[in-house]
Amino acid sequence: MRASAEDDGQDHAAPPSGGRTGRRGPRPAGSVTISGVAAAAGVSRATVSRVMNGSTSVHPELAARVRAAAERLDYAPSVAARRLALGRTGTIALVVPDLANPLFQSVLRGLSQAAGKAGRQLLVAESNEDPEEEVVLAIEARRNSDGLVLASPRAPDERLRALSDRLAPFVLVYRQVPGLEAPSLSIDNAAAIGEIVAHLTGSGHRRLAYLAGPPGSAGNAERLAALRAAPGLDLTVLPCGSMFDDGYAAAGAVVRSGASAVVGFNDMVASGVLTGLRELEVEVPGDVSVTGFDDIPFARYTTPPLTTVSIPKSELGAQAWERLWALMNGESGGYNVRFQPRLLVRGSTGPARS
Amino acid sequence: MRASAEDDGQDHAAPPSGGRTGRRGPRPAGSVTISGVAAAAGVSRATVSRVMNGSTSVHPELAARVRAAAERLDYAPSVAARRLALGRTGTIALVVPDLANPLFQSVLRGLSQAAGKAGRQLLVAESNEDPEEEVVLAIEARRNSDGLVLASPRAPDERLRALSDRLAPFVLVYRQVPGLEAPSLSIDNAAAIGEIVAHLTGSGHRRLAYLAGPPGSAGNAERLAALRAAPGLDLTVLPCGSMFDDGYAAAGAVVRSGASAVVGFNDMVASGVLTGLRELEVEVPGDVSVTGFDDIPFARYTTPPLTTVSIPKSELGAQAWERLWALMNGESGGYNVRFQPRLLVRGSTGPARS
DNA sequence: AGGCGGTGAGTAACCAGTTTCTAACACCGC
DNA sequence: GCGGTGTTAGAAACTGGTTACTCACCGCCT
Repeated sequence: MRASAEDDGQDHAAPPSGGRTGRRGPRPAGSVTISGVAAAAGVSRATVSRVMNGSTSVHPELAARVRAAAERLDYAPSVAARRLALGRTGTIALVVPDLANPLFQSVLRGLSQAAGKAGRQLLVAESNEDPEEEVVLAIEARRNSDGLVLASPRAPDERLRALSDRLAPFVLVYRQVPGLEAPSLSIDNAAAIGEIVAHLTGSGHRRLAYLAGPPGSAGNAERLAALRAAPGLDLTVLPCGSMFDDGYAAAGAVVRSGASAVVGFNDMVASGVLTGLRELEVEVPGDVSVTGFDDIPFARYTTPPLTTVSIPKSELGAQAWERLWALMNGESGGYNVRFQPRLLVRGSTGPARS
Repeated sequence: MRASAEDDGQDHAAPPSGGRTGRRGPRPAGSVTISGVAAAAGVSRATVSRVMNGSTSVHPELAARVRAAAERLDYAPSVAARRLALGRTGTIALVVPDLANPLFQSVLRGLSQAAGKAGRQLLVAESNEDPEEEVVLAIEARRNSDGLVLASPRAPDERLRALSDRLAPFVLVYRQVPGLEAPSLSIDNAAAIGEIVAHLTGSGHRRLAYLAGPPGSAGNAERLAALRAAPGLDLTVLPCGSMFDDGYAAAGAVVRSGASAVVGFNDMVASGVLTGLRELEVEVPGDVSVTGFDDIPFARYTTPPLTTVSIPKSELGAQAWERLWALMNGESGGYNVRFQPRLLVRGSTGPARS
């Protein structure tokens, strides 16, 4: 599959060669410490520290001398030492179930931008959809940072409540847990489904098929509940998943269900089913209408372009930062915010046949 | 756009309320330190440290007592203190130009998986395509980690060479810099273009249009050079970009160029142009053939499915970890590896008309 | 002239671990 | 009974910063 041309150095199991820069303790090479600068400038370590942190109570001339010395020696303060002394890391953490999911990618982006702008580093961890792992990772990530943004659609409410003080300050996204004091940013799934259903029934659709998301997903549960609650619908629920291939594989089941409209758990399964249906020579939206969820960038480039609900994904990341920042400053950070999705009618839905 | 229902607590500019847990220095709440455990177990800090790190030279019974005390007090060693004492962070960093790009997302994923498996944290930074920013971020990220994976398609060779010792150990991805001792993982763009051209000319295409990627991108330059080097081609280069919309917008220019086949810089512009062409009622592949690059997950779900070259994207992340790990252990890490892409012929290419 | 307030810089005590060095003790052979 | 050896565990010295406290010095006011 891949030919590695010039590659060579492969796994010298253990290279006990003596060339390891003198194995004596933790030495980040010959980097200068604050003491070095202090000595070079002929002042105390305290003064160097003050200068480096822009304290005003240092004589300008002395400050200049210190800065010159620091410059000359190419001094950069040890991050580790600062962390220890200050008790903060300058880092925030994001834990998500799956980095392949465009939803979480958007949050990652929004957060990365916002945190970057504020000069904070971002730690990212991925749990592979394992709720237990998620919680463990969250704790671990939190210990390496000053605050946490947690997307954990699967972990039980109870568990999150129990761990909440170990995780604080933190913000929950795509999820809301009753009785948790952490702010949460979530999507109003019921409202979104309401809009989709209104749109479809308005075009005469009664028999709907729902391509269900992963079992255990909080978002899926809410969407399903909202569909079930909608009156006058003949609903078939088809187990599906969250990826392209899941949707693609469900095309046959959709046809067999006899539904005139398909509500996809998300845009990916909707795109998948679009392709699957075309291969079965089912016309969209002529024979069957299809809707998605999320409005991923790709949704407008499917054939036909996907009718879906748009959620402010990267806004979520930016907002998460906002809240977290407030929390880290001892402010309130607000409580629960539900974002209202917006229906985007594109080419994949049309009037019901007959 | 979004109505925040239950939100309230908004920007109390400064909350000098007295409830801040006693403002006296860096206090991570009332967490126990190693001294607390030592006292509780009636041993010295050194012994607790030894037990926590699994040193064998502690009497089993004593070790058990220490562990019990640690357990009871819910002790977790301070990450910051360990970092300082050990001189390593347990973290690796990834710097990419753009987290919205599927290519970098895949690397992120592969790296995240591999690093996670090895119990390492992952720091992520994004430069927004600004080469100078990229370099600064890389240095900053590196100072907070033990090693770096750098995707920097734009930064000048010279600059990277100059900074190389400040960044080491590090691995370069999607990029190769002559005279740099860091291992690099890159794509054999020339070979990939070769396969695409062979496929297209084999179907009778002579007049090609290339949808060029962002100017300054190393990958784009290589692909363009390879196209120019191919004999017997009538090539039109159309400035385009790297996103869906760029491709979509280029559809008109493609038609005007009179080309019978379009080579897209990547799958996104190819998908975009696919949609654009359909709207102009140009048949693909009947009138025009289209090829992409990268094989993003979406490529098989376009209409028609996109002919493209597949590159082992997440393999790149995993490999990057492998190399970096070797480097961090003082081993060689290998030199340059060029991955050979594989042509995937799908529905978007066909015989040239006439 | 003496007392006083304010300022700038140094001393030393932190932060919370790890690790070297050393002392105490048990066990062994002579 | 004594010296040699090996194992444990503690004391103390690190890691590299920050900062509370202290003190010397200066000008000002009475």
